[in-house]
Amino acid sequence: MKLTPTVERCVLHWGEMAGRWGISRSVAQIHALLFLSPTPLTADDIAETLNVARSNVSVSLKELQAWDLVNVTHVLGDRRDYFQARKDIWEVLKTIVDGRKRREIDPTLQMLRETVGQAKQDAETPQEVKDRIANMLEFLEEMSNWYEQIRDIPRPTLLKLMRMGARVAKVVG
Amino acid sequence: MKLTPTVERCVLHWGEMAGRWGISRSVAQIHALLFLSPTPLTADDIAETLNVARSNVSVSLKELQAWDLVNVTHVLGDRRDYFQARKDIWEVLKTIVDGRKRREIDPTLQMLRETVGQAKQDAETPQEVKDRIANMLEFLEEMSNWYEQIRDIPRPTLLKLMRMGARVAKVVG
DNA sequence: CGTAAATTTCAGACATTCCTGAAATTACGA
DNA sequence: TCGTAATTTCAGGAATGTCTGAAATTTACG
Repeated sequence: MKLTPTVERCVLHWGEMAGRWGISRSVAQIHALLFLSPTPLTADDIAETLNVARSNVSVSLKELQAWDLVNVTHVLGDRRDYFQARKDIWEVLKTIVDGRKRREIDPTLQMLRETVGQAKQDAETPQEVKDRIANMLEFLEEMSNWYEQIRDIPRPTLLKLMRMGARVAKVVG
Repeated sequence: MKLTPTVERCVLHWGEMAGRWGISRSVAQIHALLFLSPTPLTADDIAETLNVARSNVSVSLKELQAWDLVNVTHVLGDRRDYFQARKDIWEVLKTIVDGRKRREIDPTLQMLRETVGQAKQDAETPQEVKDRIANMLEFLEEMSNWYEQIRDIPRPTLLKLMRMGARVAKVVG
């Protein structure tokens, strides 16, 4: 399967950004390909189109499925799995941010809570330092709670809010 | 220099999270140490405390300075550089998010703009695919603009907005 | 200047992550 | 149940990223 220049460009760019996004090149390219593809693709289609090992495609697809960014469909009379990516970009964003929060923020929140608890029995550490840790915990909790709330606001409302931009500030004076 | 258990725990945790945050362990540990330290530290202090090579500290500090998370101060009658981290957690967050946006989002925005422009001369690519790309560009522009606006709202206002949580939604019906 | 402390550079050791290809496993139809 | 297509597992090679220690450079002061 040959890609059109436009699609090829996107796939290659996704691949280049993969490092910065903290995922592997293959996963990024496969996701780009599936996201843009008008129809579901088999693993072989993907391996051939992107010139990567078939086994690599298998592992990468598992990862994308674990992220809930890709799911499997089937075609009548064909045993092979067909893969398609979620096309709704809001859902994709939410999925990615949820994942990052879970892996990058939540463990630190957890650790800070424990640390603040234990710090009370720690006479060695200056109060100033304890305060800074407690302050950081409070801040992260606040951000975390905020995200949990706004992530469930219905999409049209969220869009309106976003388009208001800085003017929402007037609401609270 | 010996760390108190509380501080040691934070430093080690920062180091462990480094991978997930897309930075090196050394950079993360040094930042944690400086962020919690009540006083500025010399590069030698840091190397000794964390048991890492002096040269590693030098490179890591350069990186933290490039991120604008750490700056240099001096002590009268001492030639050595003393390093301190920004202590204001809002500023730290803004700095980090700005950096991530610049490195992870802006290049893609740029690429999508170019691609959408070029796609007009591309008869091969189905309209549906072009639309999806244009749609993605629009979405990212919207998010990007939104961030640029709210990042400059004064902190107390932002805090109030955050504490309103989902109730802001009522404002726009 | 000269020199000694402080800092930086950098080659290569080490560690980690990613990818491949062969082999094993699973799923399906005859 | 057998044979074949489809998929997955996994050992090891390739590529990348990180850290060290020695050497080079810069800086401050006599």
